[in-house]
Amino acid sequence: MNQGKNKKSTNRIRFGLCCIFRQEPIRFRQVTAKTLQRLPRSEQLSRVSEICLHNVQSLYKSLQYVSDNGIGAFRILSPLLPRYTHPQVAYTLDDLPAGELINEEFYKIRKFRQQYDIRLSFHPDQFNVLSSPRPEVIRNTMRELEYQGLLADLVDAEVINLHAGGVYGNKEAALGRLEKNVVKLPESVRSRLAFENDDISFTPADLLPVCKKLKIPMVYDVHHHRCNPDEHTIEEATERVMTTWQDLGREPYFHISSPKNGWLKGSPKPHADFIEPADFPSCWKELRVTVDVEAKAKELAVLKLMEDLKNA
DNA sequence: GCATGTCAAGTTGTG
DNA sequence: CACAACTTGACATGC
Repeated sequence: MNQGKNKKSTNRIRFGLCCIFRQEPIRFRQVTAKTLQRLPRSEQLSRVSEICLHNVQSLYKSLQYVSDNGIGAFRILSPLLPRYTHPQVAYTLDDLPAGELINEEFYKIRKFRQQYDIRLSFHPDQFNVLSSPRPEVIRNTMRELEYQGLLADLVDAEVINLHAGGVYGNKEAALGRLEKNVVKLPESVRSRLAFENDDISFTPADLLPVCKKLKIPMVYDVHHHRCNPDEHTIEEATERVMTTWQDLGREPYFHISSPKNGWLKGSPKPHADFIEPADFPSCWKELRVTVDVEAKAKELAVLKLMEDLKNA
């Protein structure tokens, strides 16, 4: 690897891979609650145990892959420990036959992450909604986020990134409920929490005041900002979002993606296989930031974008 | 083997 | 009103 003089504009950017691989033979497994519920408890646990062990081994391989390929961040898919919080089949690592092996693998992951300085994040699924007026939604969200906080402790992840949720006809009221619920989160979650602008409801201009007030950094998704714009230009949003991280002594976090069908034909929201280099904001090129690449071709898209920007 | 329907969970906009 | 979209299809079933 050429680490020195020839790398020009993008050598300060840490690129991130999201969740899974397209070509590299690293896979994560799943199991549904319905399947598990048909089994007696002991078989449930041995089934889940096998899958969890497989998944943490795959996570370790993922970190090896990214560090071998000059990728500096990895987003971990939420169901790493499948159905961990499901009311009917929930379990703890101590319940699993391979619990000890799984814990050893987590230890290896933490060490590897620290040694190679890989930034790890989580992006909990869309049903985690801190702004909901429905108590049961908040309860489920709290339970799921607690699990994400545990996972983050186990792998030494830095960021748990959430959207602000629904509007319910009143943005201010929704953000008010969100603020109230943030305070109730356990420290493992609160200390890692970030809010990301989304493509239908909450823009950077909506979230920045809340983030400033709560001292929670903001993840800036420029694709969402283009789909759901506000009064800020990309340059302004970039600048203001950066301060939410820098005020906390942390590295800013951005997302990039390209529209599957281009900007003109149909909805621009679905993600393309690769990133169109023109979609990469030129004002990002000299920054020391993390940019997660949200593209269907996964690791191939990250490597291609890194190459395209180097040659730009 | 391979095609197809299913899977815990929320909210919004489109056709 | 059904369905897609969202950070991500994988798995179970039936032919």
